[in-house]
Amino acid sequence: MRWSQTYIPTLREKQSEAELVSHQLLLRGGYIRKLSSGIYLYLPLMQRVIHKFSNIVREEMNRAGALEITMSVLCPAEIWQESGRYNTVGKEQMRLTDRHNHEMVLCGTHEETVTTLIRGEIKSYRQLPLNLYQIQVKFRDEIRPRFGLMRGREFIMKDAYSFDATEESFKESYQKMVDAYFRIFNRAGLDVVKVESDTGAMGGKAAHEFMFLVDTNAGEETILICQKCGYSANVEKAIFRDLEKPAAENELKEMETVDTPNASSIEEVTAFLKVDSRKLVKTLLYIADDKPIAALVRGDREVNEIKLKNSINAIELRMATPEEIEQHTGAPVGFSGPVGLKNIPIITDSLIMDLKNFVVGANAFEKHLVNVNMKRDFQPTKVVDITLAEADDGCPHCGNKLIAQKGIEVGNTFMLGTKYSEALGAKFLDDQGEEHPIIMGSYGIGITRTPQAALEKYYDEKGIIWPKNIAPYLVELIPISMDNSNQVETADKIYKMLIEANIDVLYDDRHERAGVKFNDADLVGIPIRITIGDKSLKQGKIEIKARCEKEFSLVDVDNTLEAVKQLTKKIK
RNA sequence: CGGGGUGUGGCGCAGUCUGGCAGCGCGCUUGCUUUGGGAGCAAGAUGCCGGAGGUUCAAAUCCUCUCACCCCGACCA
Repeated sequence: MRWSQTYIPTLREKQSEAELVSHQLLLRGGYIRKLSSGIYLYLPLMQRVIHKFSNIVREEMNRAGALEITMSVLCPAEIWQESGRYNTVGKEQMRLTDRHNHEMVLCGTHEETVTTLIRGEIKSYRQLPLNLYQIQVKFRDEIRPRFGLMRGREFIMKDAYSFDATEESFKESYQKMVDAYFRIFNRAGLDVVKVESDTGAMGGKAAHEFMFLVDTNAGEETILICQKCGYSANVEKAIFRDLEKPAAENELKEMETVDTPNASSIEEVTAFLKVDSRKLVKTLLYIADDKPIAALVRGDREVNEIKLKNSINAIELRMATPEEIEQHTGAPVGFSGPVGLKNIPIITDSLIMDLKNFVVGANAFEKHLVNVNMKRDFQPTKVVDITLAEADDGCPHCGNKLIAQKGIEVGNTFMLGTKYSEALGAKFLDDQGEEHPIIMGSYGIGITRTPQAALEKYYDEKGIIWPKNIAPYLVELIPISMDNSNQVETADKIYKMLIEANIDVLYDDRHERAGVKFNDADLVGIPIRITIGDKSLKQGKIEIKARCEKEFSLVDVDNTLEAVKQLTKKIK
């Protein structure tokens, strides 16, 4: 492609709307433009990147035996009502009515649609297993779109759905997808880690996320990794072994009320009472589906709200306001405690089981209770793990210390079980003639998000450095001067040579000064640059350089193709 | 939804406090010169100052309402 024939509106100056480097680079490099909050237009270069990446995805999905289909973005609301998700997805689902006043939704995911398709088609175990996928637009009316393509309201996703008759068969299907995912991200030049994750609104039994590890603040998720045994999980999900157990005590002391003037925070109370924060129990009031609950965690720990939410099967969970705290406990913030709480479920973290003679708020202003003991002084409604795991906690499997890393979720896999097949009636007959719901899995990859995520890592102060397999073009051809017939003839010749070899070339044929072309080339980030200038052309040579390297090499004009092939092999 | 902020030419911004010809840099157009890392000179074009209403002789500027966008939080396939 000739630069003069395509549309690459690069921008010299920083764009104020973009915070992240990757977002900034896509705007400045002429890859995307914003139409409205969270809605982006893909310009020619971005379109090519999307094609490159989705082709990798398509090839690997096909190789894994999945079948490509396309399902409509628009979908009748009934099937979402049938699955029960209509009431739980929340406001991010775009809803509208058609001219017949029929309720419709724009899909953010397609479990309902694909299950509806399948229930009409699959009747026998002989038709299973089956895996259907599509690469298509999704809509989600995000509360707060941000970070460009990373969290948009409209985006492209590859979503696959597996259908199996037995658990064993499902495990194979799931593993095939996991293997395909590693191949896909590998080919795209991204190192990813697979982590355990919460199932969230998808429901189902278990889930994994594929995380691209980054150092920047774009890492929207924290993951915990054990470098010894390989355990890895999203913090939302991570469990751990407590390496900080306080000293054991046998004797149960008598509970007492003590004054704690000006001491409401954990730090203040521990300092005032001169006790270890691990001997304090924090009582936090939440409102779960409009009802108050108390969550108890050890003083040195934080609540994992996802674990808490899951432990009580709540749909909505939020912290209580200071007014609500006062209303339910009779004391201001900072003095809540489980003793004497009436009609409020007390969800107690399992770490507290090990504690004796601990300190809690007394539900009275500037007062705490010391030497409190579970069962004797209050009854926990439920004892369950609700503590947020942190770096340096012990790995749940081997006890080694966990390390924390930031990651961007680029793919996910869900073990859905029979949640959707039961709700929507997708059943088959087994070889005994018995009817069963189909076992399902669902597998997503962010097609537009992934390339941007890659840019959080692959860039320098000059611009983008695309991994070769998702770059819009492999080679950028730059004649220094378009007024020099020698250079132009050589460039034309090389352009033709590369095209015939099926290599994607961007030929910068603009009548611009060299500096402009070089700067644009660095910004746009094509992996290989070929420069044709008088200096080297005098010796019958051109200059070839990888975007990721500083040095260029001189190559005979006739050897250009070979040099491109060699360099391609060398780079990521 | 709560908190904070910004809307002025295609992009980045000044001007708003203290009302008085709508500006700067980049980009764009034309011409001449230049030509290996974002050229120089000259001449141009481009504004409903986000929108509506109000105050005033006079509003980008003051007041009221409204819309959009950005940041922090809640949310997240």
